[in-house]
Amino acid sequence: MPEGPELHLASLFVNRMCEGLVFTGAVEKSEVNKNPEVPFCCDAYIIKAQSRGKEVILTLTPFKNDGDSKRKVGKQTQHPMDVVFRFGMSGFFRFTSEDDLPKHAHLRFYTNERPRRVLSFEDTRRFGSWQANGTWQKDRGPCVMFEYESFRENVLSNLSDKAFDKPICEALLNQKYFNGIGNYLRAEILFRLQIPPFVKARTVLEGIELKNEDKKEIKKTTDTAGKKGVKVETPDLLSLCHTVPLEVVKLGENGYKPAKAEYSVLQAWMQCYCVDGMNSLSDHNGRTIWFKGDPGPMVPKGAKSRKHKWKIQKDHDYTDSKKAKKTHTESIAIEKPAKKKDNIKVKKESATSKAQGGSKKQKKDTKRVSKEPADENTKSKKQGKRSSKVPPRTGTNKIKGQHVEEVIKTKRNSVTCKESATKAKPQRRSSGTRGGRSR
DNA sequence: CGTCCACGTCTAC
DNA sequence: TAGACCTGGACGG
Repeated sequence: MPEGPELHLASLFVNRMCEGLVFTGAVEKSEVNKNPEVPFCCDAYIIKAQSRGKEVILTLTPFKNDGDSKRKVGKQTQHPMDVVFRFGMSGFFRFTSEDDLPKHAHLRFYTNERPRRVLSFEDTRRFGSWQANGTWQKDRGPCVMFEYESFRENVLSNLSDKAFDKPICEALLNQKYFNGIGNYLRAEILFRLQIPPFVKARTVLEGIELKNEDKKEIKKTTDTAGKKGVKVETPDLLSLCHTVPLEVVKLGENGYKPAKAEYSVLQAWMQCYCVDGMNSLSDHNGRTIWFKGDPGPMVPKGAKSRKHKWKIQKDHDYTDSKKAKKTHTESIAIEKPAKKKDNIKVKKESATSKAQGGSKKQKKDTKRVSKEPADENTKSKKQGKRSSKVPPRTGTNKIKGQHVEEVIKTKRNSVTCKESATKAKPQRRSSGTRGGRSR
């Protein structure tokens, strides 16, 4: 899910779902997650989101509750707090009822409603991260979608950077220059221009620079003449780094409003990535690049073709509890019926390079030495949280049946600001250590 | 069952 | 330039 467009759609989603809602209490983190606590606690606050490239910032703003609540200022966070998110491979936001809290909801924001609802950051693989009081990550370039001019400038004025010594398909994943581009977008973008993925990046981009000047010339001279015929100029690589992601944003905007199956919509949109009939190779970082035709000169030795059907994790109907269920999947799944079947990858591979067996890359990622799933199993049964109201949750978890465990695990203590709404207890600075938690 | 694969960073030898 | 970090779906035996 998460490349630039998805991050932006996530911010739209948050803004739409949270509009007019008031949140309250502390921000809760699941115990298994190793990201830092978010030390924010407030009787009433609102949430706004924005995105830039492959990051999202949630701004938590205390809400004027005038009248009462004036006194419990002491430790309350009175200033807005920004929390930056990076989504890793599987992060996204979801808004549900408290009872439907999804497994892997690792950071949670609660509304002040009767049956509470929850905005959660869900992240199955936990490669995602967040940082309280964070800012856009230094070293990430301008957003390819919403800071187009500076994005262009940043690339074209730094072509001497060794980052551009690499094949174009690898340079495109460098977030210092292409903030928002990910593995499927690089494939789709290169495919549109039929640029071989393993051509040196600088070579491709220098061409653009020149071409750009040409364009200006052309425009200048022909503008007065026939504005019509001239427009046909093919877009360059950098402009596609802008427009292609925006196409996906558009898909999503239409897609999930009516809780559509944004799942197959994206698949149907793909022209190259994971598409049957396309070629694929692993790049120097072990990532699969999909392309058509000539791979170009800088192919890694022993690169292997891959095949895989992109099976997105369910369809995030995002919105709310159950609603879109599945029903829709069928209707749309039909569109591109058996689109991906068997792939006939790079023929040359099979015969020759296979034999040379130098595949050092073989695998990545998989190191697993049957390390116990250190996840949920921290059987810290004790619990110790007699705090009166422990909403009936786990029991009602009917997700699928098998995974009921990993789910909920809160970590209440973190920010000492619990029952604020109820009693305004001047908090107990118990045992010195971390009691204070001001801010 | 086990292996391979996945929309991304990070750090460490 | 390898791993490490994770869970889980697809597919093979």
